[in-house]
Amino acid sequence: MIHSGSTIYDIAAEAGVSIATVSRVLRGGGSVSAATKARGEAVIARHNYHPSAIAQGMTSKKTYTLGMILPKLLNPNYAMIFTGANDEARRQGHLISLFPMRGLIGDETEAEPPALSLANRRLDGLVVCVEYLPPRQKERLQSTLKELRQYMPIVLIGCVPSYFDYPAISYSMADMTRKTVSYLVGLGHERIAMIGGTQEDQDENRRDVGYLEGIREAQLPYTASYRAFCRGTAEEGETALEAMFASLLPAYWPTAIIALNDLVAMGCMAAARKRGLRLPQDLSIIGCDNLYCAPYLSPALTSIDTRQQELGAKAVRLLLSGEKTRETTQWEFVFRDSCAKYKP
Amino acid sequence: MIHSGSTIYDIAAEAGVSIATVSRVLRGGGSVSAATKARGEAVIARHNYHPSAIAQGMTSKKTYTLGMILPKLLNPNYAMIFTGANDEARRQGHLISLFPMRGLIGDETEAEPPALSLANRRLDGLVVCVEYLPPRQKERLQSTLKELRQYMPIVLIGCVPSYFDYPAISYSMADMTRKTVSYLVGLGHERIAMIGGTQEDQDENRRDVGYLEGIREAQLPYTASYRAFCRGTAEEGETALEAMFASLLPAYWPTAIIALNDLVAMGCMAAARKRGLRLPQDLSIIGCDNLYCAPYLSPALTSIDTRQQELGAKAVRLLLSGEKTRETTQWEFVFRDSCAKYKP
DNA sequence: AAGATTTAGGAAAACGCTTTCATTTTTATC
DNA sequence: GATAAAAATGAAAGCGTTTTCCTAAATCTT
Repeated sequence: MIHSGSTIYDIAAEAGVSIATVSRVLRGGGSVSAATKARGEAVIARHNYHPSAIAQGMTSKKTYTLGMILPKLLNPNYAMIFTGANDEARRQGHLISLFPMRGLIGDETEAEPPALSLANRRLDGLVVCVEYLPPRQKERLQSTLKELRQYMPIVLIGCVPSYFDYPAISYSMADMTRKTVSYLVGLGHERIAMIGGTQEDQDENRRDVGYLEGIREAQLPYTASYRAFCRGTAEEGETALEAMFASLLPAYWPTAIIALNDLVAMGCMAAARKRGLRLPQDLSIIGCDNLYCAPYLSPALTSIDTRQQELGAKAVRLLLSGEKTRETTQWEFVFRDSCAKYKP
Repeated sequence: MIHSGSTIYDIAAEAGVSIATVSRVLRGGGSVSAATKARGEAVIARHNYHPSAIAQGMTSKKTYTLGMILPKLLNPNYAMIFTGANDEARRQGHLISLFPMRGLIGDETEAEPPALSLANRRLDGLVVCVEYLPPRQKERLQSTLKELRQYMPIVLIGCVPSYFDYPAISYSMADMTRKTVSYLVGLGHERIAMIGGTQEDQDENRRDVGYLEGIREAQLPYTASYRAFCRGTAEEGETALEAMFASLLPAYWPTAIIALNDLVAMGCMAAARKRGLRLPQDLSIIGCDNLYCAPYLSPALTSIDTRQQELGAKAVRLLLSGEKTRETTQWEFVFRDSCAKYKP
């Protein structure tokens, strides 16, 4: 076996041709006689030669590498997005590199965002998920993106606020939540609580906007105690619902919970059980994201399939197509056992 | 704002120095007068100039990019490994790119492994997780790795068979399973089933090796019906246990299950419930990996914490250190409610 | 103040490819 | 068989850095 450091010069020398010809053999362009081509290919195979993508990048100005920035991979939901994006990227001959949001805009506690190590990577594009960010972090993200967009095209995904002026694949969170309220109202619920994301955002496409619309449409009295906020982990969901229980007389406890996501819904289940509530008779819970574990909880969790894998794939397609459109994705309810008719 | 395509020549021209000096300012090497340095830095800042990592790679022969190959990201377990690896890599100034195993060695159904798109990337290293592979796939992986190792250092992680001759961070699956059997025996169980990974592997560090040792130590009769194999999803776990129930008279049903991982354990829970078994009174189940959802299942799942995040970080450290050692990681039981004393 | 050091900074090569342009060889045309 | 057109190939420039080598300027010796 010949050592791996072969360059195009080694191949050219051994095949008795110029490097230009080797390059032509490699990429199939130009015109090469059948004999030369065969000889070149033989030498390439013998050396097990792979042209350096980074040298190729020097001339082509392409790296065939995309970046993806997600809040946190530990929510399996994001793993789905990444999987979808990764498959599509590879189908189109690209690598995709994952970065945590934290690495890009730093922690909430940090005074300064971290040094940007992305601008120098000359990525062919960047997919950024803008969810779960408190306002201050969103501002940081905005200025960071503004800088990065000079270097590479950017596509945003998730529940994208309208004031982000980028091509995007978004879902209509407000609409989704409004319809969720209707669904629960249809089951007879009148005390419907929501545990949503950060509240101070100015955009219209928020969970709580849809929630309020739904409550108003159903002509239910609006109670601020039925809205809680958290950042999307099971622990936080548990804490949030515990706090809600603690702050209300049992007669006023909600009979249905709309959870930010399935993790939060899991936390809510735990909190409800601690209070001795029967699920779903005493409390209906609906999650969001339809995690793989949702059907295995007891009761099996009713959720919303936001088609995250498809979302990831779409984002990559949009990015590589170069179009500047903003698209809204579909979603659908996945009915299981955690939501029941309310019987007073 | 000056456009983003600035090169070192633009900076040099505007600062009235040579590109060599700009380079020195950038990397802090050589000697540059304070005045020149200040001037250079000002121009760099004004242009918002970031040297191209790929051009740097041309000379330095380093890409500061690592690759990581995992079976499937959808098991949150692997998301943990990636997170740990990613954090450590960034701490050491590297990017890390994730690839699915499928992209490397193809599907079981494919006749040929896919074209290798990694060799030409000149990564600084590669972390490969070798779990959940049927024998034929393992062979493929071996030859693929043999080729790749000419280009970059490789570290293996997971339950690494001893016939893989690479630096590795491994856990001792056999030992773990043997102790799991002991634990269940200690609870009074005598019919202990195991749902493990692929069976035809020759290595000694396998779940079923440990399982058999444990059974033998406890002087329990060995029954082949108590061993099932699957590839690690909840659905497969459910199917496997259903099949086991179907093949045995109820009096011989196992009273305890050792599941390959928490997903499989979830599937087993579902299968048990379908048969009307009470958990954990009628059937104890222990998982592995301690997924975030384990405490939220009912009963809360007893599992094994294999410290995956740490595993990922360790792998990166080993890779970047250049050492060739093979290390074994720690693990520990996480006792919850899914395993109970057996009362006949 | 003259020589010896040290410091500062420029010129140019090198990294491994792609691509354009020019030249040579082959093939087609009459 | 001479000429035109097409095909095959090589030379060289260029991509954006780093780094070595060298010269010029500044500083230190005595």
